[in-house]
Formats: sequence, C-alpha cells, structure tokens
Amino acid sequence: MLRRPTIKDVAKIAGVTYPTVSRVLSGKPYVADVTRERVMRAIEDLGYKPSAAARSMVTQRTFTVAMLVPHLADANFGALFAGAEREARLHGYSVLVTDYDAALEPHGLLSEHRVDGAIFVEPERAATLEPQTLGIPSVVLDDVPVDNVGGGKALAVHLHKLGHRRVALVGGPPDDLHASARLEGIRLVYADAPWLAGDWGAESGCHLTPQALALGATAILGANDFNALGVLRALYGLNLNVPRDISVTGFDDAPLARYFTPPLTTVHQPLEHQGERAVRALLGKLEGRPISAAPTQTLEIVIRDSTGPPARPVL
Amino acid sequence: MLRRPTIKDVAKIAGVTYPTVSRVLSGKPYVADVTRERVMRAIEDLGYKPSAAARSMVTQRTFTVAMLVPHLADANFGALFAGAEREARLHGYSVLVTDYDAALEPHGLLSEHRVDGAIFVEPERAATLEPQTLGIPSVVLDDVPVDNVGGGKALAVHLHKLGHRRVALVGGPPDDLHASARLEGIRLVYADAPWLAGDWGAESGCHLTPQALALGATAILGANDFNALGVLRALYGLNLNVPRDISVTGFDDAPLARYFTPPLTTVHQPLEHQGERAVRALLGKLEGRPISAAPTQTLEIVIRDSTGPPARPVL
DNA sequence: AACGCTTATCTAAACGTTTGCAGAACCCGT
DNA sequence: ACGGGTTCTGCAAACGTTTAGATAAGCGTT
Repeated sequence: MLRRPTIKDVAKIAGVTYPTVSRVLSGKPYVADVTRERVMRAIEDLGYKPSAAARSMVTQRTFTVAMLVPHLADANFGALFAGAEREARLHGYSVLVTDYDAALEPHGLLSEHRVDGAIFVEPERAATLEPQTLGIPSVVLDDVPVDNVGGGKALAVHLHKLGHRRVALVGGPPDDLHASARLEGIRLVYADAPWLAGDWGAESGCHLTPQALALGATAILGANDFNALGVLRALYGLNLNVPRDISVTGFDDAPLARYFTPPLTTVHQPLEHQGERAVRALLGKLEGRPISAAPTQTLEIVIRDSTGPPARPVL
Repeated sequence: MLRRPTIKDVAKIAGVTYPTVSRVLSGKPYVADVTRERVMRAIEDLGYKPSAAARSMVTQRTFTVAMLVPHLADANFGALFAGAEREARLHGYSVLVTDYDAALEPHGLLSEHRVDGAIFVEPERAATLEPQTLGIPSVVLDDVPVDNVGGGKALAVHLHKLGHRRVALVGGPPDDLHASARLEGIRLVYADAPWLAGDWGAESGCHLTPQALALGATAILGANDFNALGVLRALYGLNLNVPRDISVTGFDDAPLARYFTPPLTTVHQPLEHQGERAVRALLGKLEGRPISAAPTQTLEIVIRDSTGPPARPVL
C-alpha cells in the first residue's frame, strides 16, 4: 500500500506548486479559473484528502469541539447533541462526544489540544476544573440557563388545580442544582413539599415511592422522567392505578415519556435548542466575540394522562 | 496570552535538547535517570501538554477510533460505548462518537484522517461504503455476530409453553437483518407468525398494535424494547391488561425495560461485550494482526411480568 | 516606451513532533 | 595507554500543511 497522496502530489500532476493547491483548497482569492479547475481535477483523480493534523499544526486550530457527558452510558442527550451538531456544522466546526474520564485521560481529547473547546453537559466535574487547568475554553451547559424553577412551579400549579393538597418530589441527587431548582418551584405552591432525593435513575424513583406514599402524598413528582418511570413501576407493583389513585409527573419530556403507561405529564426541555446555544456560546469564546448573557429560557408543561384529581377518601 | 509551551521550551529549562524530551515523553530507553527527572520537572513546571497534531503528523497515526451511529439522537448505545471505550483505552486508543452524517462531512472525522479506524454501529450506510472509498479500516458491529435467531426462538418457546397459539412480531424496519433474524427464530416455533414491520421506535409499536390484535395474536413480540413499549402503550389505551389479556415481549433488554409497566420480558443483549469485541477486531485490522472470526454469541432470555398464559376465551 | 496596478504564481519559513545517525563519554578487558 | 563495547545525548531531516513576502506577467496610463 502506497503513501497517501499529499498536496504536493496534487500539485505535480496539476502542474503547479503546492501552495497553489493550498489556495484552491481553502478557497483563497487570486487563483486563475483554469488553474483552479486543473487542481480540482487532480484532487479528484488522486482521491486526495487533506490531513487534519498538518492543517492544525500550522493553524493551531482543530475546528472541533468536545461535548463531555459524565457517563456515556446514561445518554439521554440525543436531542442535545443533534442541536449542538447542527449549530457547529453551520460554523464549520465538528462535535465529538466522549465522557469525562476518557477526555481527561493523559492521552485524552482535552490533554492534547485535540479540540478547540469543550462543552460540559453536567456541571459535576466542570466546577472542579478551573479553566487554566483545562487549558482550553469551555462552557457548561448551565451557562445556557433554563427556568427549572418555573417548570417545577407549573407542575405544582397544575396539580394544585386538580385538587392535590400534598405532593412529594422524588429522585435527583440531593445536591444537584437542577433538582433543587425544581423543588424550589414546587415549594412556591406547596411550601412544605418533601424531597426524597436519590439519583437520576429509574431505580431511585422506584424504591423511594413507598416513602412518598407514607408521607401522604396524592401526587408524586419525579425529578426527571426516568425517576417518574420508576415511580410508575413501583405503583404498578403496589397495585395502585395512575392517575386514579395517585398522580405522577416527570421532568424533561424524554422522547419515550409519551409512551409510558400511562403517558407522562411532564415539562418539556428544549434540549436541541440548548445544544445550539451551548455551541454558540463556546464558539463565541473561541473567536473572542463578546458573549451576550443568554436570557433564561422558559419551560412548557406537557399534560398527558398520568395526572388527575386525587382519589376521594372513601367515605 | 502567550504561546503554549512546546517540547523546546521544556528542553531549554531542563538544559537538554528537544529530542531528549521527546525520548522521555515516549518512554524510550537510553535516557539517564537524572535527565529524565529534570525533564519531568520541567514538564510539570511549565504545564506542558504534547500536541497531538504534531505527533500524528510524523507518526501518521492518531490512536483514535470513531464509533459511528446512524443518528446520535436515538442513542441506546450506552453500554456498547462503555465496552468499546474500556477496551480501546486498554490499548492506548481513544474512542469518539458521532453520527454518520457528521463523520462523512467534507471536514468530518473520516474525510480528514482524523481517526485511524471506524466502527459502524448499524450496517445501514456502511454497506454502501467500500473500504477504499472510506480510506481507513473499519468494522461493522455485525462482524461480531450475535444469535438473533436463537433469541427470537427462545422468546417463542417461552410463549408457546405458556400456551399461546398465535403471536405477531411488531416493529423493526422491513429489510433489517436483525429484525429478520429475530423473525426467523420466532418462525421456528410459530411457522406462520406475521410480521408487521415499521421502524425501531415506540411509535411504530404503538400504531401497529391494533393490526396485530386483529390478526388474532394473544402475544405481541416487539422487534426491540422500544417497539414493545409502544405496544404496551397502545394496549393501555385499549384498556387491555398485560399480561392477563395479552402478553408482550421486547428484545435487547434496554436498561429501562425492567421499569416498564409491566416489567418487560425480553432478550438480553450483551452490548458492552459487543463493544469490546468490535474494538478488538478493529485494532486487529489496524495493527495487521490476523483477525480470528468471532464465534456467534448466544443470547439469554429475561423473563419478567409482561408475559403470562393467554386469556381463556370467555365461554 | 517607461510606469504603476492588479492578478497570478512561486519561494521559503514555520508549526511541534519523532527518529535514524553520528558523536561523546564512560567502563571494560587487554 | 588502547581499541571496543555500552549508554547517553545532540544534530538534522522529515511529516503535510499555511502564509507572508517576493517575483512575474498583463494592461491601461502618461
């Protein structure tokens, strides 16, 4: 197998010197049309592909940004990525996804200048990484604020109107900002609503449900949709009907939430949009543009079948 | 902001020439202990980080492989990635995830020699990309064969033992190999089982359910867990109880499947293991090692609450 | 017919590494 | 004291680009 063709090979068969090829490739002005065409043909004929390494060697840019998630395994970030990807591509950048551990490895993305910047999807680790330690610009997804408080409140208002007098928040890590904000919103309506914290998984919602019931809640709010799924599962096990006996809500409006049994009342998170905005913020930093503080994004409630009036106490 | 430190800066303050630094960095022999230490200290002091671009410029390697999924959005590949990542790291490689479109872009990963090889998670596009077009070694996840037929059969056997006489497969793209293999397994038991094809999403399972019922099925097999979730949703809407009125099964054992209502009987897919094996196969190709054909992996059925004896026709 | 302008191309340096080869210093047996 | 290993370090070329600056050619003015 022979060496891959380089810009010089192209130059030779096009009958020009290699910087000219470079000019053609990067669409610089001052190239005669006929030359450009000859070069293009040569590129085509040889199947030439530029070398990103060589390019970024001299430009000191990779035109790539990393999107870092805590654990790739719990990847509910699909739409988020889609938005980020689209926005990035629009500006000539590409996006890579990895998890924190892999990226921070000695040979990882972040340690070797392989990306121009990074987006941390969960603040978790980012907070502990001061920018100078990191060596590259970064944004945290939360730099694009969403109104978790408002979302929590909307859910609470909905339940209150239905007649619920006692509700509980279930799931979400105890020190998590998102979860806390959601709780805050709920407490705007139910001042003393208890919070049974856990993590973001279904398991958490599942095993905390009995406690929520013991506290007399007639509606259980999952801190996110997966927590809610766990709650649904637990109630099914307890032979309780949703929403007749108990109402349940989620948060995020995961694509699957509308297919839960019953379809879940939740708060829609515009993930795609957030992805876009995170990329815009990062590219802004990269190109030294002034970054205008993003306005807080309001969240819409989605009412499905998992909420209803509380069960009348049997007289 | 000053220039990032290079190997030369390190050399200068360590009082050696830069190739020596290079030797230290790559752990080459023939470096005096005291020199090595001085260099290490200099690296530390300067916060020097090697430049991946420069390195791969000369080595012609990036020590990175790409994992390509059709659409990042439907990312149920969590465990798969985790396995791949671990195996890759073990061999000094890192793994990046993107989707086909992004990777094949003019400036994408694959077009610019930014990765040494690629893993295609779904054969879909891979088939249309001959290796020479691609320019880099690649493997398709299916090169690591799993026994879809056996899995389908196991499910069918389970249902048959329970007493079901008529079942239907719902979901999965009509020309998909996995889906077809699963059907094949099912037909080993139910020779004339109908297949209502669609795609891999919940929606597909949802809207095909009425047809399955019309065909007289007492058990509906989702082509994957998401299809099954859709089926569950549709049955809920029809006021049918699972498993009392109808049995439902999935395929893949997604992490969430145990939390469905009711918890889903399905076939466990050892995704993590598959990820590992795909990486091993790819690295084998990369390093010119002979690749031993992987033995087909058998799949285990997981019985939960969504299957039971068929409803007796009301006499 | 010499002059400046614009347009097109070339020359050469630079980017930060790795690596083959050539010295230099040292230790060993003679 | 001397050749012959070792062990360490320096020198220089190479990897494939981009880009600033120099040069050349064409053309309309004077």
